[in-house]
Amino acid sequence: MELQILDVDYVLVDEKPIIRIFGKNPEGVTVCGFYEGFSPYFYSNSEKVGKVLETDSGVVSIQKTAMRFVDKDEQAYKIITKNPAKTPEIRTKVMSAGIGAYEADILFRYRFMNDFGLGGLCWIQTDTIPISTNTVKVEKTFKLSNLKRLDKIIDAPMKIVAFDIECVSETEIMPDPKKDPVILISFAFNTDHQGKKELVLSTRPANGLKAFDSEKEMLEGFINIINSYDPDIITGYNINNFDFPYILERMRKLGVRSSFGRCNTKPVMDKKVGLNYKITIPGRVSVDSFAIIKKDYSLVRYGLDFVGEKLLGEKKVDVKKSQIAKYWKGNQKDFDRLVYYSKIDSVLALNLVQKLNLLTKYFSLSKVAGTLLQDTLDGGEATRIENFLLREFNKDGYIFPNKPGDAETLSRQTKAKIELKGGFVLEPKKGLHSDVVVFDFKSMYPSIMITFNICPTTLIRKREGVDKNTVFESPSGAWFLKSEIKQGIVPKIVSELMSRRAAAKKKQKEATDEFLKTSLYGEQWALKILANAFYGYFGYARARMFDLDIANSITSFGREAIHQAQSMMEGRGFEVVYGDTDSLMVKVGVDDLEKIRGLASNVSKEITEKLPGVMELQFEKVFKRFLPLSKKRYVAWKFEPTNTGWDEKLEMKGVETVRRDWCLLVSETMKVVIEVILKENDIKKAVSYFKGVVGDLVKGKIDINKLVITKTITKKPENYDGVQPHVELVKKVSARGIDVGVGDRVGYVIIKGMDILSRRSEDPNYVVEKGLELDSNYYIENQLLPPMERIFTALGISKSELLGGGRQTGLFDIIKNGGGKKTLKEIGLDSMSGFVCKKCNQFYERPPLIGVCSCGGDFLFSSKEGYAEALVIN
DNA sequence: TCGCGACGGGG
DNA sequence: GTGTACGTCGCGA
Repeated sequence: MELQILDVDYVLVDEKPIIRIFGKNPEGVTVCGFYEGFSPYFYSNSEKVGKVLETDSGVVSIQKTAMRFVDKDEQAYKIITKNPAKTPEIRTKVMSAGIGAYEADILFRYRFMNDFGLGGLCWIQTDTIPISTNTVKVEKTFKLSNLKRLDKIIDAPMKIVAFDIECVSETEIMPDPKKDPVILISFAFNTDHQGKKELVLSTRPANGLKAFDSEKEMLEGFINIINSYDPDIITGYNINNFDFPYILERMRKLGVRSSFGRCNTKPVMDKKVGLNYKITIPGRVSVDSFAIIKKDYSLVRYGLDFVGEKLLGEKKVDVKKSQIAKYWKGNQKDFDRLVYYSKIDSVLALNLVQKLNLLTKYFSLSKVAGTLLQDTLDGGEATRIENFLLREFNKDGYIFPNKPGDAETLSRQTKAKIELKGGFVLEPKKGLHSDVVVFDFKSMYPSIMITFNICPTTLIRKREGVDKNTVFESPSGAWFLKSEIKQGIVPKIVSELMSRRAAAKKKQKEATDEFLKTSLYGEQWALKILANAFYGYFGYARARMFDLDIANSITSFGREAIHQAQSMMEGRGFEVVYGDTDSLMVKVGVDDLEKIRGLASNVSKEITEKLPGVMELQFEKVFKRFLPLSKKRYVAWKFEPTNTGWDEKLEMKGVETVRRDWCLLVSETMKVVIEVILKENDIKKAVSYFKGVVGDLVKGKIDINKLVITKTITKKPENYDGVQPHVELVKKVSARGIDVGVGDRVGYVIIKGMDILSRRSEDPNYVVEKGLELDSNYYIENQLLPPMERIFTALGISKSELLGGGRQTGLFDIIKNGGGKKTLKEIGLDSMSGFVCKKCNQFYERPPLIGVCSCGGDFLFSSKEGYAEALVIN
């Protein structure tokens, strides 16, 4: 039989662990296979381990093995134990005897998968003997033997359900599962369930929903529906940190067993880890679409209403969170609205997963790294790297160290902060540049690891007796054995990942089947992500293989390479205007895109030839216009070469154009200004556009909707410590009879007045109604200017010049020596002349309209004839 | 500039 | 369950 692995765990039968594999067959039928006879084990470095564990009844056997340690050439002792859950006790015993324990914290299911060459979502072929059991809610159950990994790419069909709960609290704050009941549960199915795509449960009857007499019965109903639909994946929006913990707490309170996993003996569990909950559903996978979207999309806000509209174009009905209690207790129409609202939430959560293919990435990552889908979703990059590395190190006869404890992690963190040096960043050359060619090192850090054979197994820890000719010395001073002496495992893995990626990319190009194409795209993407993550892994304090010598060697080789490339560029007479870690921005003195393409490809080839190993410099793109703001921050008009021509786009690095605490006017103005500068190459126009906006603001000609700043009320107004505009507004409007509850979003504008800023927030509608005047100065100084100033400063335009009024220059009058009023021309000023601040010597071609320097100083008038007192009047 | 505490999402 | 798992922003020093 063939099956794709969805989840793996184990159960104890007669004190022996039996591995369970929950999976799908090619038709999408759920299967559960049992594997007996696999025992937990770990390693030790000392023969004393035999003595220490002599009388331990949990130990099956201790044998000397051929397995070696990464940092010392000694053979390891393998301790086979009976019970995975009791192995930590044995580990502690070993460690407190002062000897080492290795791989003593590998989860049993991962120990099994690694030893059998299996992983999350991989396909396997296995011999089966049907068995009957009432321990799992799976129709087809087998004993497994002869497990073999298959090279299948297409996934089995998966069943997905999204759910959403509603509950109300007595008070105005967030409901508390300790006392507040669940009132409504909605579902959305990806395949019909009993002829329906959606379903709503409630303890209040209504048309089109399933009503229950009590909350307890409704929760049992929830469990029944999940079990009868039998989804592989349960999703929802923020379910990991709200719906699941809430509903599980209610079940505990009401004495309902949370058995909606595929196992009858193991309930669904939630465990608080730090601030977040981790949900375990035996045999199924919990997918929180909110968590994925937060990770994979860069948005201003992540509320379901905003996300649904932005990413799906699907609007959510507007039900104020604080009004839910009213709808719940209200008339039938009110209640219907609540039911509809809840249903849409489930549908949206499901649509996000399906229409945005949120899972594709994580499926690929699971398959490449071997982590189970649930762990790929919940865990970080290090989890995946580590699982992948464990297998590869074991294959080559190496043993992995344990994870560091808290104390060790902390000391590593502080050490890394001080000692770990990153990539080299060139000081950008000021100004607006045209026709800049961007070169970069292809997979720089992976290439370095391969080229210089960088690996924990090749790092020389004792130099005595090592011939320097047999090693690569990194610029940071570490030694690594050359690959002809000993091939490192990490470089081998990384190079395999890279060639597998090349192969997947090639297959993807040739593939005609859409499913296959998508899968292959995901595969090559995951391979790239994994290969690129190795560097970070060695500098990550919680990593089993944390090693600053390795991390620093990688970055130091990187800095050396970028310097080499820079001087080779300069040696060709090109000007390097900027560079960061693995990229160089270069002016080659050519402005035709096609000519650049030819020239840049040649240059990168020539330079690559002179680079060591597999290091490769490639021509990446052209910046028709490039404006660096500072290190790591720039805006550019990018042209990317394609097979047929060029892809044109604006590129912004480290520059925010949207921020949640900015009003719409800021992002709009920024977009226009940046576009005028980059595409039209017209700085004057950009300045006058900006001045125009400022002028309109002063004159009150800007649409008030563009000036609204929105924030969420997170607690009751009286519970806030400081003074915040949106909270002050809530206090104001509630006095006018408008109530705003916790969780509601509040939009406000800042009006003119004497009070402190935070108390000058006002309801936009009220402002319009009463004809109040907005504080244009606030919008200029606190909203528009901070981001805009950064851009204009990069162009050599100062704040005072920017604020030089909305009028054209040349209209001002000047009174010389307090004498008669004269215009510029009458005084005989030519273009070489200007104004100098008496205090700070700042030079101005044209004085700002405020009449004094930005430092507050008065002006001297400078011309060929000399200096004169200048009084600037507007 | 750095370091620490407060949100975020959900009802 | 052989489990340790944020990330960003704003504020005050």
